[in-house]
Amino acid sequence: MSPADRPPTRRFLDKLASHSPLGWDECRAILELPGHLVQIRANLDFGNEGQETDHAWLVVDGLIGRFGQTNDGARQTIGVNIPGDMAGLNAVVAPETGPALQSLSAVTLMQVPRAALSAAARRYPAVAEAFWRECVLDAAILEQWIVNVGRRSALSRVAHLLCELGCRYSAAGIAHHAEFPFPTTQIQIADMLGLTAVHVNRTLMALRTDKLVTIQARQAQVHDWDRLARIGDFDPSYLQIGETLGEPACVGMAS
Amino acid sequence: MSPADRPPTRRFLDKLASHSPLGWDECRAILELPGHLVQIRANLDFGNEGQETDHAWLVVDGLIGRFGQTNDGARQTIGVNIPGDMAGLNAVVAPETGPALQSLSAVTLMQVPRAALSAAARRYPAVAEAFWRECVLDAAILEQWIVNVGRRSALSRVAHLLCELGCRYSAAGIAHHAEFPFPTTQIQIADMLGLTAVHVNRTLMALRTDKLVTIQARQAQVHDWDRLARIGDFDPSYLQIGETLGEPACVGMAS
DNA sequence: CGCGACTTTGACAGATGTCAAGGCTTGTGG
DNA sequence: CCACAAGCCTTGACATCTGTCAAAGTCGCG
Repeated sequence: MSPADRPPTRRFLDKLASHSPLGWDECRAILELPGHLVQIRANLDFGNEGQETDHAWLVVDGLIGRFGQTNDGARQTIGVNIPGDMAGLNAVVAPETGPALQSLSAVTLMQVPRAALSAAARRYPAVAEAFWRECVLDAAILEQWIVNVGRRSALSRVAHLLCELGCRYSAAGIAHHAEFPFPTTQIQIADMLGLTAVHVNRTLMALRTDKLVTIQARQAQVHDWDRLARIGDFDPSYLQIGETLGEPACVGMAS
Repeated sequence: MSPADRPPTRRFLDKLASHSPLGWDECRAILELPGHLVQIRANLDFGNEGQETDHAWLVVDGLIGRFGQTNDGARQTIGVNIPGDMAGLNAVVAPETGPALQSLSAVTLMQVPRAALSAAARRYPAVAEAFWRECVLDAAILEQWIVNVGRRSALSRVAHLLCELGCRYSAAGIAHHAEFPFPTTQIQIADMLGLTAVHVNRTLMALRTDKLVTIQARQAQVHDWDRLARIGDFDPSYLQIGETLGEPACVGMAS
């Protein structure tokens, strides 16, 4: 299975197919979504906030964050996208809504024209529904993010974030949830959780001392998932993974 | 214009039509959405979280909140719905996603069967797109909510919340943004902002002392909007109101 | 008129932020 | 391959915001 056999859109298709019924033609339409690849180094802002956006960003490799800012410059990360996620899919129906984006690691992205996504949705109602559902599932993550930032202690917040990422990587088939990519700066973690980098450092250290999690070489290693989940007050049901939908039409589709 | 001339669905239609192009038939389909009215007294939980939901909740009168909870019982309100909002619209494509709801004042709601919304969306692609867009616009509010809870001081949070509600009431044609319904307990405000009731009390008092806002008789009176917006770091663009779309097909539609 | 819920207030506690400095990693260029 | 620089992590002392607990006042509803 060389890269040539797995177009960048493949992971995105798999994700859609995991929650939405798609026929052969619909799968094809998604697989053949056009767009050109871009590489961006770590810790760079892109995807100009506020402006009309004419494309969405499919994460091919690496990790990006969506964020908002207060007028005094404080940054709040609003969510995170792993490979297979299409950041800015919502802009298909609301172009003014294009998010502010930030590379958290070095990433490679595919810029998918809004027009192409829009055309696919218009042509195949099942694709439109899959996109809509994808947006709704993202919103469910946003909701839990609010709970996390609004009502949990620093320790709990960090634990919850790690659990969420572990589950999402595992659902995407990228890594096991006991050890997954975490190429993230403590400053960036602070921005995700509404904390300070200094305090994140202390919290991470407590987690390490307790033999719960080690972060090393851009990977998170979870040594005691159950306890971490308890500390993070983590209930994965909001991620809606593991809903069985039968064999999707796209399994084993070439190219 | 007696109540008989304005079905409960009217406000919802107006909202959709303000951001999505809808023809005569589509408007009709929305206006004639079925559902029965329920009245709920203030401060009651309903819309059982987690379970499969088979209907959405159209707010006809009053104010409701959607919330999440941590396992130690702390509540975090995730967003708020005013008349014309359809809480749980997202459940049309993700039934497992039904939100936990709470009446913030005495409310009257219309329970709209998921099947009816689904049927309308399936029949008219423009309706599906309008629903999708509505969900995306809600998500934009969620994102700002995260920024508010994650990165602003208590004073700023309260100010931002008031500005958001003022703008939303005004956009819905329900009230002027200088004086609008705010039938909300300080405990409930605390749950919205990730604060404590005691601290909300002190903050509200500071706002009153500064002659910025008075809350009285379940109404918020904003005495100095500009200064409030500055304190709340409020930029209304995320609400996407005032986008002109031309004269919608539904103006003056009877029934 | 009285009860219950909500608001207001004060004293105090605790979690998290701020500031500052030093050590470590990592990537880059010679 | 080494040396340097920049950014990142770690740590300590201290400040501050917000939370906690408790009690009294007020309002609205039955």
